[in-house]
Amino acid sequence: MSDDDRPIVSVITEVGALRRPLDYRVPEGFTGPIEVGSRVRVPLHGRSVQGWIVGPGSGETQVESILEVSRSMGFGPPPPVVELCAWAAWRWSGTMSRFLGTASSPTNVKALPVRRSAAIAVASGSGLSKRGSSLALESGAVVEHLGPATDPIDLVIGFAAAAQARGGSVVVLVPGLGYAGRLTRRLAGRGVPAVSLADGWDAARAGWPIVVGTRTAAFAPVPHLAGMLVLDAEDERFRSEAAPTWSAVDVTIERARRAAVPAVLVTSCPPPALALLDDERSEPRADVRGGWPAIVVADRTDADPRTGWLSEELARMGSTALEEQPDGIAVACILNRTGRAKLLACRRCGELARCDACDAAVALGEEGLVCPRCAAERPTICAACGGTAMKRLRPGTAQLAEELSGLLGVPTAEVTAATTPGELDGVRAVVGTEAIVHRVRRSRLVVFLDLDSQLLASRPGAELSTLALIGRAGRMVGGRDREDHGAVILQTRLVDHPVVMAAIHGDPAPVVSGDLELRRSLGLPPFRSAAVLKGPGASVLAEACSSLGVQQRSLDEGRIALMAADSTALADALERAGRPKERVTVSVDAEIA
DNA sequence: CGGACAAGCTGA
DNA sequence: CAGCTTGTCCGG
Repeated sequence: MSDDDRPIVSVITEVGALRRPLDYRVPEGFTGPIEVGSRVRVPLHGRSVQGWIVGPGSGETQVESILEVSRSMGFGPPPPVVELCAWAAWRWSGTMSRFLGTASSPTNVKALPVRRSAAIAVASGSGLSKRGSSLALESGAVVEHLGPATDPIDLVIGFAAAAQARGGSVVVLVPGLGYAGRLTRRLAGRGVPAVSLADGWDAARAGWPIVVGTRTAAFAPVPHLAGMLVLDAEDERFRSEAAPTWSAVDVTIERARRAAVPAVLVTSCPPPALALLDDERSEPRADVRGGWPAIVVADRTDADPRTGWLSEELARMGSTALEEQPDGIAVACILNRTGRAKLLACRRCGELARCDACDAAVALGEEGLVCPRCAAERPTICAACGGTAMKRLRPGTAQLAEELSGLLGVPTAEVTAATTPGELDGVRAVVGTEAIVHRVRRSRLVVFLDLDSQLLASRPGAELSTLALIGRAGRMVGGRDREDHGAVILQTRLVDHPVVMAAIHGDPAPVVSGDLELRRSLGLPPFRSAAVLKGPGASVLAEACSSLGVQQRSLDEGRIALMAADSTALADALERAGRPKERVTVSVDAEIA
């Protein structure tokens, strides 16, 4: 066989700035998969870089200048997922290589395991399981309402069994890695052949019947898709915070549409894009209401500010909660502190870190402590004891933990994102930010100490996300339909606020439609589509998009907002405009506040 | 992205 | 003008 007869493939490299694919020849004696999606190592500019085969060679390259693929890097995403990556790169103005990386195994997969047989026995014929199987009948995306504290496992099993009976794999998305692991184990315990994408990429690629994962599972490498299910679809973790700011919910909807299979988006509190998709505007179902927590409103209208954050209701119900739950965290208090400066204190002696020059509280910079007032820098060393480790304090919460400990007479701790489980041993009550709902699994009483600061945040969607958070707190205490449920206290001056009423009624619909109407009247997403440009090349790109019919508006810090009629118009304009020479970060669908 | 190469800068 | 820094180009 002559050189010219050997196949030429088109390869997208991991080199992000190089957006176009390059042609390479597959050498004689090459071993490993050479399908669309297969991972290879190729020479580029004297280097060896990773890449993905995306199709046959373009034929544009001179045969004599073509280079050879150096070796196989194993299996990559299957062809339909490669196409999905191309769509996502267009939709969020990112690079194909970023999405192919997201869709690939972190390790080199040289061989695939034997696919497990599929039959799923549905032991229980519960209502949720029947509902799940009926949702698997029609293709296309639907929003399924479920109370936040309702256990979705029967819904998952019912859906998976019915969808999977038609052949192919079912993909289940959950917001967090811990949740994915627990759900996979629970399904396995019920005899359902489920694998977690985090440690079973190869099994998923081989076509395992049920694949459970976090947002990357939207690109799960199953070769044949039978259906997709997203749990807690309102959760913000389904969106990538770094550009490209893709949404796993949107990818799921598109993927299911392409495969003509059902996509079920399960939520207790539909975000605007899903509310728009949702045609079900009927009365709330009783079983959905029952999955919301029991609410107690602590009216703070006449509260003496000097008594602090601890209401009578908290004192009374806190004591009861401690009796009812004899171990673990029985009382969890949430105090939102966003937007306030963080304080640093020495981890050894507790001395507050201050500026040498002006005495202001300093922040942690890249190379040590930086004064926000006078910009003076010094190394991270405690002025009092010479200690080199600092801990973050949230003003008020440390003190609040002490007050709460005094009130309830039990060990109390502050919970932050950095709190390790070991630090909570023996602790009976906690104070912290909303991170608590992700850190604490069960408790009897959850208290929103200052609901109003969250409700009155000017950010669009603040009310809706507060209501969703109350729902998540309900998961900790149990829904009101359970005999052993606990309660959620809302400390507020706004006792008639729609969010408070929605929580009391276990019906988010008025808040959801209110948010949607506000967005409609202001021309905000999802009625229009927006992107935020940042970096030195922002204005050049914005001008290029302007001439393609996209509106632009200046924001603070040199950022520019782009607005278009819909996401297609925005993505098309960004694609046609190309990228300027100078660096620019494009965040599609970002909130422009 | 990162290597190659060119243009610009510095000091003797 | 060698030796080094900084900038721009381009990949099969």
